[in-house]
Amino acid sequence: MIPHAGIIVLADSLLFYIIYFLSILFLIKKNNCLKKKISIHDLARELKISATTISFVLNGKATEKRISSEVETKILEYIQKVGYKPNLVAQSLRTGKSKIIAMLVESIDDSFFASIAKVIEVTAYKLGYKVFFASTENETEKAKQLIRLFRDRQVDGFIIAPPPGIEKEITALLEDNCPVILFDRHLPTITTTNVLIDNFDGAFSATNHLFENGFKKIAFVTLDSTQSQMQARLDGYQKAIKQAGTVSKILKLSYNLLHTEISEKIKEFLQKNKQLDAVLFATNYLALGGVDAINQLNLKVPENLAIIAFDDDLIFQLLSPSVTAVAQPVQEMSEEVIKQLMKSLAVEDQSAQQKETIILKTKLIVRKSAINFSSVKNLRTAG
Amino acid sequence: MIPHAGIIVLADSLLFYIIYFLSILFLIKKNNCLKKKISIHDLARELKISATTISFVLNGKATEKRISSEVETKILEYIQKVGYKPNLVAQSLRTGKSKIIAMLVESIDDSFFASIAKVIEVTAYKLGYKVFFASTENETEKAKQLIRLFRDRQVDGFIIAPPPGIEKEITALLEDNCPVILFDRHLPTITTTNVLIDNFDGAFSATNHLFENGFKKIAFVTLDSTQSQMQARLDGYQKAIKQAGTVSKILKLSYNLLHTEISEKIKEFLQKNKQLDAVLFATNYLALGGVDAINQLNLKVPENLAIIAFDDDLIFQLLSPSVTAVAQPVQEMSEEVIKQLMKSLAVEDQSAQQKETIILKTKLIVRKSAINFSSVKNLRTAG
DNA sequence: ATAATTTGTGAAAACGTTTGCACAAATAAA
DNA sequence: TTTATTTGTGCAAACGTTTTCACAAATTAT
Repeated sequence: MIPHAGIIVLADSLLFYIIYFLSILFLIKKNNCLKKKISIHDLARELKISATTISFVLNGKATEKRISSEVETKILEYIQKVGYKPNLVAQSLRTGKSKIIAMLVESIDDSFFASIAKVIEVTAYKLGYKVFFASTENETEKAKQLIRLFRDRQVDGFIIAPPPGIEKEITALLEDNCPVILFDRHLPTITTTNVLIDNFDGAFSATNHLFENGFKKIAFVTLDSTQSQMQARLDGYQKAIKQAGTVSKILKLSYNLLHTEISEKIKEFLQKNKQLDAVLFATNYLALGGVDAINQLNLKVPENLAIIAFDDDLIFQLLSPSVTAVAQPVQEMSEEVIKQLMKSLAVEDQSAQQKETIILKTKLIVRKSAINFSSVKNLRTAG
Repeated sequence: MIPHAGIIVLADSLLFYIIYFLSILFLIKKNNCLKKKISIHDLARELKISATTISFVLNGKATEKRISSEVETKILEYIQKVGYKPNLVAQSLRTGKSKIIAMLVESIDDSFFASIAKVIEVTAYKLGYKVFFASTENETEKAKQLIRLFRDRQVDGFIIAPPPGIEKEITALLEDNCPVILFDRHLPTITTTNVLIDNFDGAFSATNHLFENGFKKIAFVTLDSTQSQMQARLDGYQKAIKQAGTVSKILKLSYNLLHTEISEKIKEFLQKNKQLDAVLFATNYLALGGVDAINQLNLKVPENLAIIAFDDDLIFQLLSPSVTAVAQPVQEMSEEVIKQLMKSLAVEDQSAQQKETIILKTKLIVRKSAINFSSVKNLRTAG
């Protein structure tokens, strides 16, 4: 009896181990987000039709490949029934296309970029694309890494608001025949499709608006940046100043300041320059820093100081007084970007495609912060 | 001479066509974002070492698989030299893992979600993951579609701020052994890891803060929503009201209103209820609508009406007067979410892993909009 | 000396598609 | 009737990995 029992125990525990081992294997296999999904070969087996034919039908090549309509409908109905969806990763591997586009912006936090991103996302989705977003923080190194990363992920194309110094990487992308659309900023040495706004005119008009409303001593608060869009805004301001025959006053802040640092610098600037009666801010967050500074100095807007911001934001409407802003045509811009990208994606050879530069006009949203008070006077110099 | 020339011409044009055809083929092959990258087999050929061995070394299994250290260093050096990077798509196909995690939030525009997203993105990146973001707009149908979409993309896990009615899809994910971390909201019927804040306590404390500052008639403006976090905020408010022995006044707004519609409704509400001397807003954008309404009614904050917002935002600091807000611990929350997700990803069997519910405390950021003025009086009832 | 084990490596299958090519059957042309 | 063409379909290779299994050589045990 005893050896007998021993054998049974052995057999038992062996069975146990086998089951245990198999279940481990099973779990490992299942440890992704898919239940065992049907493949095109499963369909082939069920329908007794080759995977090739099914693939043709799925890719709309039924007529081109002269698949009979009976077979076609049979396939389509079955697919409908079982809810088959092709494995995108396998598709990607085979075709080299990922149906993913990468979008690099300065910061996805920023309302301007967030709005653009949203429009692009929904449009791209309708066209069968997903969009990967990432923030460069305007740092060259980070942008390089991101381009590298997305390339490894086999994205089909790029939408980039380029930080400075990224020319080489973008040229490399174009040479590898990878579509790139630049927007918001211009890189003079790169020839690819560009979607821009007329920054010069935006700043020029805004400055003139201040003159027309009786303000005389207009400062410009901007970033210490050589980027084209910042340069153009500065040029627009200076053109207007020159035309009015008055004198410019410019504060350049370095790039990566925190909100509190920005407002601190602007506060100092305003205290040192009490002759000013208006300020044009080169970006929305500089304007927000300015508002903070103005509040701290207990200045009245626009009686003591008028302000205009570049890039509109919901907050400008809510502040009291509300803030006049140079609005970028977000919707139009987004549509243009995606349109251009799709055009590039459809084309075999990027170098053969002709590159466009699209320049859109800004719109001045007039609010109280820069409005015409008949009795404009600068109470600060008086005080 | 003439037939001779003809043959030459024929040969010429034939060659031309062959070259043309080949170049077309070449371009089609190149029409993704990769120049012809080296594969593991290319390495194998160059090094005269099998792809298997190289793969082992690459995946850190050198010792486990007892690869000799000479071979290992030889491989590593060569890889370094030529800058080889494995094809992630192929890896994904073979392993079923994508190193992508999906994050579904209400709206990526919203500053609360945007901040969380940012922290999660950088943390995930350090851990070798990319994050796909998408906005549900709190619509069940859209969320379902997105889950479906991401599943097709073989994401490894989900981070979701769940809209109502999404229980079934989430259960399905969990059953398929796909890690899901819920945050911001709670779904009572789902047992998975949850990262939440103490909404009840946040609203309770905020309301009490108003009482302590001498305000007596406190209203609550919220969404007409059954979602747990909204319910908890309401409960917190009512508990405080009850405890103070006063009476509650609640405005419930429907979900998808525009900013202007929100402020319009609040304006009506305030006009109908002139006895109120304070309002607690259940979300940041409701508070912004409220600020707009208050501006339009020319009310003084906090003299006529004190306000507190749920969810802090830079704008609350900039508005004048600045707005007191219940701040969510964004950093802490994000870290907890990603920590929990990584824990889940590391585990074979999701159903075996024990699920935690983490509840974090809010912090009341006291600003001017709800501050204690000794001479508090409600000028509106007087007027 | 033979057998068993360890050590280090490679061959080949698999993941799920797409696509070049082959090919049989049906039709048209000779 | 034979040959060429069209029509409809399927085989098998390829995309670039990972991983199971096999196996030869070196070492150790018998």
